[in-house]
Order: sequence, then C-alpha cells, then structure tokens
Amino acid sequence: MHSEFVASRSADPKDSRDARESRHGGTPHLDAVSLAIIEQLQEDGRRPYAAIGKAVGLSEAAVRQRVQKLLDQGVMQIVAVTDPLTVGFRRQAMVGVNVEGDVESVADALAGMDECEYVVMTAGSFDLMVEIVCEDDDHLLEVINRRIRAVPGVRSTESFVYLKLKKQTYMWGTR
Amino acid sequence: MHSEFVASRSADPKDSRDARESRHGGTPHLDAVSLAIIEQLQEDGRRPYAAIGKAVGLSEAAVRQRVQKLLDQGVMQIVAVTDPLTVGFRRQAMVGVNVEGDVESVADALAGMDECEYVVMTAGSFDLMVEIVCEDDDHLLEVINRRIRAVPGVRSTESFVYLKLKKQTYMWGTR
DNA sequence: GCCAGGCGTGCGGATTTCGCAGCATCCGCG
DNA sequence: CGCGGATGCTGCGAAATCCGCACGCCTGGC
Repeated sequence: MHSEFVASRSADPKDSRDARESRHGGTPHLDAVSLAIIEQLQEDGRRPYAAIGKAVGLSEAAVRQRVQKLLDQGVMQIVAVTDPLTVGFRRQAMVGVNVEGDVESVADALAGMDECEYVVMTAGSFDLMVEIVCEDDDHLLEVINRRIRAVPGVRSTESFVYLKLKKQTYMWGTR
Repeated sequence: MHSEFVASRSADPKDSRDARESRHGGTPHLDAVSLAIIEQLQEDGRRPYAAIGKAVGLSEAAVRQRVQKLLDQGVMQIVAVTDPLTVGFRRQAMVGVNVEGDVESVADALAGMDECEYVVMTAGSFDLMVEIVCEDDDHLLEVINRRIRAVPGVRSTESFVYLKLKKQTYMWGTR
C-alpha cells in the first residue's frame, strides 16, 4: 500500500518519530506525511480522507486528525478560489508604495482595506507591494488616489494595472 | 420559474431570471445564487452541499450540480492554500520585467517555470510582474539571474524580495 | 404545437465523516 | 528503573453526506 513516496521513510511506524523532527525554523514544522496530505488537498480540496489515507499510508481517522490540526494551526486553509474577472472584478492592479516612517503600520492600514487582496513588505525600490481588486476603473481610481494615498506615511505610489493574468497557482509544496 | 426557493432572501421568482441575465462581458456570467455558493465555499471549501443549499435556498442536489459546473468551467477551484514559510519556501520575491518584442510569449515562458507562482501582464513601467517562490537565497538567485534573464525578449528585471507577508485573502466576491 | 435542452427536486443506496475507545510509543521525573 | 501523561494511530459503529437517477417544469427553436 501507499507503495513508496519516499521509499523507506514513513513506511515504518518508527520513522514517524524521525519524520516529525521539528527541524528548527521558527514555525511548527511539517513532516513528510503532512506534506503529502497537503499535496493531495492542493489537487482537490474535497478529496475524501480515506482516499488521502490510501495515498499517504495512513488510516482515515489519522488523516482527519492531521488535517484538522493543520487547519487549526493555520498552516493551511481549504477554500474556493476564483478567477476575479468572472466574478465581476474587472480591474486589478499591483501598487508599489514608498513609505516614510514606520512601514509596518502603513502595511497594517492597507491590509485593513477590503480592496487590498495582498499586502507584502519588500526590499527594493518599493517598501510595500499591494494587490488591488476592483469592480471598475472608477473604483480603482478611488482606491489608489484617495484611499491609499490618504494613509499617513505614504510618500508615493506607482501603479501597474493588470492587462492579463497569465498564471495563478496554489501548488506550493507540490514540486 | 422553480417557484420560490425558500422564503429567505430574493424570494421573488422574478429575481432569479434577472439575476441570471448574463450581463455580458466576455466570460460566461454568474447569477446571484452561484455567487452565494462561491462565498460559502470561500469560507470553507469542505462545507457540505446540504448546508450550502440551506444558505442559498437550493436543494442539495442542485448545489452539487452547480458546484460541479463551476469547477468544470474553471470559474473556481477548491484547493488547500498554505503559508509558504511553513511549507519550506523561505524566499519569495516579486519581479518586475521589461520586455522587448512579444510580451505574451515571454509571459508564457515564465509561466512555464515551476518557481513562478503568479504571472501577470501589466501596464506601467513594467511589462510583466512575476511572483517567485523559492526554497532559499541560492535558489532565488538562480531563478532570477539565470533562468528569467535567459528568456529571449527579457530586457531587464527588478526584484522586490519579500520581507513580510502581511495579508493574503481569497475572498473575492465576499464583499 | 412540439421536441430538445437546461435546471431543479426528491429519493434510495453507497460512501464518507465523526466521535470514541483502546493501544503503543515517547518523554520527563522521582 | 518504573510510572504517569501526552501524543498519535487504529478500528469500529452510527449519523451525515455524497452520488446517480428518474422525473417535472420552463424556455427557446423549428
């Protein structure tokens, strides 16, 4: 069963100890089995626990417990993701932001806005990069020129309006 | 007009007709009910069909059929998304790319690379923006300096290494 | 008028999920 | 060394969910 997916590893119960080794790092680390479970759910978020169990070599109940824990810990979430265009959001943009003063507080302020779907602090010629999702041009204009620039500490912004989304995956760990 | 679907909301039969009106655009458009189903699945990708049905005013079987169609049409997908850091990808970056010649062919080439998680064509001082997910600095360096710049048509790149991810949602349509 | 197609409903039967013992292992401690 | 306590897996039934299928109801085309 579950043939190999790392051969030796994890086939034998004793290995689970080694596999679970929290290999330092700050965050609670994942063993090979949890990784495999995540991969299964990245292919299909609704795949039955029993099927996953068969694939990774665990019982249905064990898979269920692990998934629940991963969810509780916030390591992963199982959600529907959509193509924004078909859901009625026809204008998107990436906005680079330069900040004077505390970058993080500005980031928090932007993160609080509904239209900001993605906020990340960066090194380089921008301090922040923000992805904006809007319904139309007016909406986009308002968000960028009124709301974002109104945030205290925002020195300047540069916008990159999306022309065409070419790729969007959620397959981390599946390589 | 399938009479009423539960008193709850939009109880008026006429609404469903109007709602389904493909308010043209390019893509096959979604009515209010499908929107509501998507919202449910954005909160929890594993929510049972019956529960969704109760929330949107449809039978379990009808929800199941709609979900299946949305999946088949590629309007949405139900997947596990993870925090890259806990899954072992400790270096991420946004890369702005300038292109000479055909932008789309370059975009396709980049989209073909595993490390490129997100590829979008933009208007502004970059022709393309690409999000890169890597295991470590060496990996990141190799992807940016060897692989991306090696693509024919790439004139220049500018990198923004991620320092801290502040927000990442998948809640389009939930507003 | 009539038929084909799209969509929803209801209903059993197969599957899946869920909660709960019961074990085995590992770890800290006197 | 021996003893909890904690953790993680397994194996069950029982309950809930999923799934396929046979209708019925509109709508649009001919």
